[in-house]
Amino acid sequence: MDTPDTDTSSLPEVRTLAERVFHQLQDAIVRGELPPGSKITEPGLSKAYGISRGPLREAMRRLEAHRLIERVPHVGARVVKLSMKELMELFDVREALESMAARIAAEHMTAAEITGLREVLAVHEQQADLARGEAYYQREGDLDFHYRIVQGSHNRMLMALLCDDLYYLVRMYRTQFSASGSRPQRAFVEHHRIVDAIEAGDAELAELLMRRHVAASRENVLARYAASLEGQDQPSVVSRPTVPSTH
Amino acid sequence: MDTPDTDTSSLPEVRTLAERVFHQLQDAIVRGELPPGSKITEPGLSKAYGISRGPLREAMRRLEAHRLIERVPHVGARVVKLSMKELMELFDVREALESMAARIAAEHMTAAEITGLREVLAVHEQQADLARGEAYYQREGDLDFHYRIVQGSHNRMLMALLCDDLYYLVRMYRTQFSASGSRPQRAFVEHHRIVDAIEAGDAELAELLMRRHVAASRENVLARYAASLEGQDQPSVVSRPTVPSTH
DNA sequence: CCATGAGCTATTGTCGACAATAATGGCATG
DNA sequence: CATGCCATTATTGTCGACAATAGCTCATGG
Repeated sequence: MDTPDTDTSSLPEVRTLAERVFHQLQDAIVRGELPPGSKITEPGLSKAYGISRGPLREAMRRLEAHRLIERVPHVGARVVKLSMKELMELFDVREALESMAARIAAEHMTAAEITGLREVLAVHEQQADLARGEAYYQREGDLDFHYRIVQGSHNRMLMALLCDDLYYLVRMYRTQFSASGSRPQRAFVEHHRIVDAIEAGDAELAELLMRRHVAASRENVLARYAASLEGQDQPSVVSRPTVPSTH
Repeated sequence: MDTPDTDTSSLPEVRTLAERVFHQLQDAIVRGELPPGSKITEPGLSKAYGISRGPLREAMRRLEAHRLIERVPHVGARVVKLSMKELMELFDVREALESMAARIAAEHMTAAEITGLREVLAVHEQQADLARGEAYYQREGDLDFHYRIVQGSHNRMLMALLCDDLYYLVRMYRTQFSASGSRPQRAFVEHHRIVDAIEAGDAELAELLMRRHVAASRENVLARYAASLEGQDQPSVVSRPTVPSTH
């Protein structure tokens, strides 16, 4: 427990310096410590993390592959700054992939996995009752819900795309836009309906419901963004919302 | 024209050694020069390509991110060997993403892009008449068709996922399994129907048709694989097919 | 006063060498 | 003869230094 803030001991694959600094940087970016659009310099990070530039460059390559930073040869790298257009693109991809994941999950998910999914929803709902203003656990619970459905598909390629690549972008967006989106009750119901369909083995329904669920979240974010543009002329960042997020 | 076999001058982003060797290795893997499952050693490739291990490692990192090689820390890397299960997973992901791309393309594609798409189909069909046994141009044409629809979606994230990541896996599979899949006439018709729907701006229809198109290709590959398993007990690689592929 | 060019500086790209880890083969022992 | 241990060896991980490129500063001329 030496560095509780950047603890990566619980994570797998920390057998090398490059892996460790990759996870540290990933976490720093997602949490907003490294602000979006900020320039990243190799000597700077090299000294900050106490490692050489070799492993650091490999970590940066991985961050680039995960679309968390953008690099230009001979110029440098900077943390990505999601525009609303790119965020909508991300929602489109999620809608396509997660609905497919729900369909396959309805066909292949085991009874134990479904039970675990129900438990996640129960904890999720309980915490929503307890702390309506606290968004943190809800967000994690939401991620956990979508996470488990993807894993329930038992499709390694889907899992890699959604869980390893896109979800860090989702989390980054939630930090960047202060977790705009606020329809917890609706989302709760939708989550339950999706699990119902999966438990019944109704693949088509599960797919349809997940598609609508993601699409509704997308429209919700877009509507709030448009409203914030009208209310105040501050297009870049949405003001802090009033209700926690549940996608 | 010094090295016609590994010419990368036509490609973009060859401003650095790591970029160049990345494209060279990517091409070598897709074309089957580096056999699937073969071990890759850094000193070996370093000498073979006449560069140091630094840029080579960065190239290998990118190959790993594109899922063309698999690395184990302190052990080494080897070229991925697609199993039929993983190939089916790849088809699932393509079905989800490409149907979404077709839907968006029907909404956002320009008239010029649609015209270009028709021309691709015309060339494609003509070459199918001329050389029914020659698979090469058809394959490229098929890739081109799907490529252009994805680009027509104007969704940068979809383009990055499909065109930069997954299509190299698709091409690798075609080399690995000797381009099994043989329903050119059917695929031609389906291609035309998809373009019709896009031209009419019917997003839902375009999505549905593309979804069926990819799914049909998937089932076709699977059926041929099952047949090859029955005919001869040689599960790993399918024997050379008789008809060129068109997905 | 502004534009343009040369020189400088900081950052990135590349390289070779050293350290650490894991696979391999031989050897001793039960 | 099989099996477990140990040393060797090859490969990977890491580091510091050098070369090359891009952006910036400042002087100079119109």
